[in-house]
Amino acid sequence: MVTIKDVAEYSGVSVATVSRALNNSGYVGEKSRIKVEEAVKALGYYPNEVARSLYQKSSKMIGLLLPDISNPYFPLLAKGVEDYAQQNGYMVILGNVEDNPEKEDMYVKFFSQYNISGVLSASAGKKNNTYRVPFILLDRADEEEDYSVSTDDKLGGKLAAQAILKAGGKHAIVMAGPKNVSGANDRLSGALSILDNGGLSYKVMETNSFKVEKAEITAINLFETYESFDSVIASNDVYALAVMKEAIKRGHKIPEDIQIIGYDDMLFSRLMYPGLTTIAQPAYDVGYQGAKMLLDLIEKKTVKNKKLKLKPKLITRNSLR
Amino acid sequence: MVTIKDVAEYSGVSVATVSRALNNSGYVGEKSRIKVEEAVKALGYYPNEVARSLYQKSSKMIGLLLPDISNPYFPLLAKGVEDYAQQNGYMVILGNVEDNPEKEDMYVKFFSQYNISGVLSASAGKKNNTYRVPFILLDRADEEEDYSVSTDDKLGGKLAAQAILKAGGKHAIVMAGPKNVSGANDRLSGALSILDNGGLSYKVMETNSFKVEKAEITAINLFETYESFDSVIASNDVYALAVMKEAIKRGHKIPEDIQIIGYDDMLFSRLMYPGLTTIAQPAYDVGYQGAKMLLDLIEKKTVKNKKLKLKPKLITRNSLR
DNA sequence: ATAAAATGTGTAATCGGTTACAGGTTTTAG
DNA sequence: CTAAAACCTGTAACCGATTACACATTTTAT
Repeated sequence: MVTIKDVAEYSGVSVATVSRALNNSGYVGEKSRIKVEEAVKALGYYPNEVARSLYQKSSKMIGLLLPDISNPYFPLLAKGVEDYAQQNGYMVILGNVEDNPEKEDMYVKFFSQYNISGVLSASAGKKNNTYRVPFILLDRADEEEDYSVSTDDKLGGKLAAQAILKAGGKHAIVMAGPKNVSGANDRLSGALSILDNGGLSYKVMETNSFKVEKAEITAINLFETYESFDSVIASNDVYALAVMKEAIKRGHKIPEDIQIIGYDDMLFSRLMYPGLTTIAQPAYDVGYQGAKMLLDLIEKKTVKNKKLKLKPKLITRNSLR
Repeated sequence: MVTIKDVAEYSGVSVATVSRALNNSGYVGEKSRIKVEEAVKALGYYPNEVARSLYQKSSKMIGLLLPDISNPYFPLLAKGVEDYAQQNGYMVILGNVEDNPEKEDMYVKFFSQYNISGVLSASAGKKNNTYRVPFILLDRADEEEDYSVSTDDKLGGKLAAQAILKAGGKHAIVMAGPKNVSGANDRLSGALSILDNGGLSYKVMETNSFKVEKAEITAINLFETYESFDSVIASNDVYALAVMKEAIKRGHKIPEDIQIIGYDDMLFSRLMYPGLTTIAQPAYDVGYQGAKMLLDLIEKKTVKNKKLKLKPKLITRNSLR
């Protein structure tokens, strides 16, 4: 491993001068600068970030806490984070916390042990404050003082309900989604605010998870506990898909007998038949903008808008009449 | 931040003794050990890994290079990696390299700057040797001397072909997958080895990507360039899905008119209708076993079996006759 | 011409750990 | 009883960077 000391020796100056030359800090004479540049090139030197980090008490690493990577929404978000981070010389450390507060605590501790300089959290757990570092919530905007990037879920809920209404639904089932996820509540209240004035009857179905493993059971439950309905507003696309499958299996036609709208716009939503009409969440943008806000906080230490809300969008395909 | 020095002062011993007590290295008297433990508890001390890493020239971090997180196969693999790493006190750093050698080089350099102690790579790029650290290939086993964990793709190809044969296909289209991905070649040769003795005619369709963006165009291409076929062996489930959609759109019935078999077993493959018959890749296990092999290499510096091949499995659903 | 300001550079302290080494004490063995 | 072995502990060097500070030299201003 070639160190700054090697560069100093090769170029005949002190390590301090090398450091200054490399970081454009302090005064460095023209001759020295050139000798250092030559030495760097000749030796193939690049600085050890661990040493730098030890002194600076920060690093070019950010943490990303996700509730469940296998939920297809999150990889997209992660990609947004990764892209922005990578473009700006940061690395991202992945933490899959699975709604497990212990895992989350463990990661936050890990992060502090490695001088991670900021964290992005899409997990639903209580915000862990023990490690004081820029912290941004993704897809969640619980408290006043928090920085966050999220989707305007209330609007998303409205959009879904309006689409159902416009397509002439009579009896709708609205899946509530997990109550501990604020976005799910917003969607529900958004949807209900439209439905209440829409002249159709509806029932709210409680579901306590976004987990993909539960999708099929939930779909079966739906058909077994409710009888006559012609429209369903699903918690997300995975659940919508499960409902569609169960519906077709039971001999209902989509969208003629039952129309379904999803939420998320996963890649497979457009690849299935019939194509799923859904509310597109800007997953990639949430990640990208979140990373941007975080790096702004870390580097410039100031951000104009603490709470960024991105707009969801209705994607019309063929699962509505 | 509480440092080892604080612990030393609080407990009235030297930092060397504290370090020895914490790491169970060298001799430490019973009284000292107890005093140190008390101090650690009282002060809430935990060691700074950056400092440790600087001296040790290694860290408890591993890098994971992925070609495309938005391809649903990889999050599952990543989850396997993350689970094993996390259970063993390691963190994983994510690198989405997108078949871009420059990005890959950048990450490898990043990794070395942070004393990452090993890397797992599922990227198709040439193996980057510049940073000498345990390196494991996932889903790829190019050269003799490499460590790797992969799926027995040849077997997977055979399984797919056998299933098609058994279901009575007459004219099959086999998607080749990208030629630079060794697994894709293995699948193809496996499938062809069965098909060649199966008494059915087939054509190989060249496709140059696994990227999800290309799926729909590829499906359309398929129907426009080939005329009479009744079976397709798709590159993966995403492509299978795109083909199914296009088939249904064009009025073909599945599996009656056209039967399709996929590869991967993504979560949505079982949620669609008709359920997609496919070859399940042990994505999670590849990640999990890869992480295990890597940590074994890092810690014990020895691994019995350099090349681990996991078995794919036929998942029978309803897209074959 | 001279004081002040700006520039250039090296030495050494620092970040928070680990560990070689030296010196002292206790235990064990013969 | 005494030498050797085992045990305990602290001082200081080290890992590879950054930067405060001191000192010298050059430039600028008056």
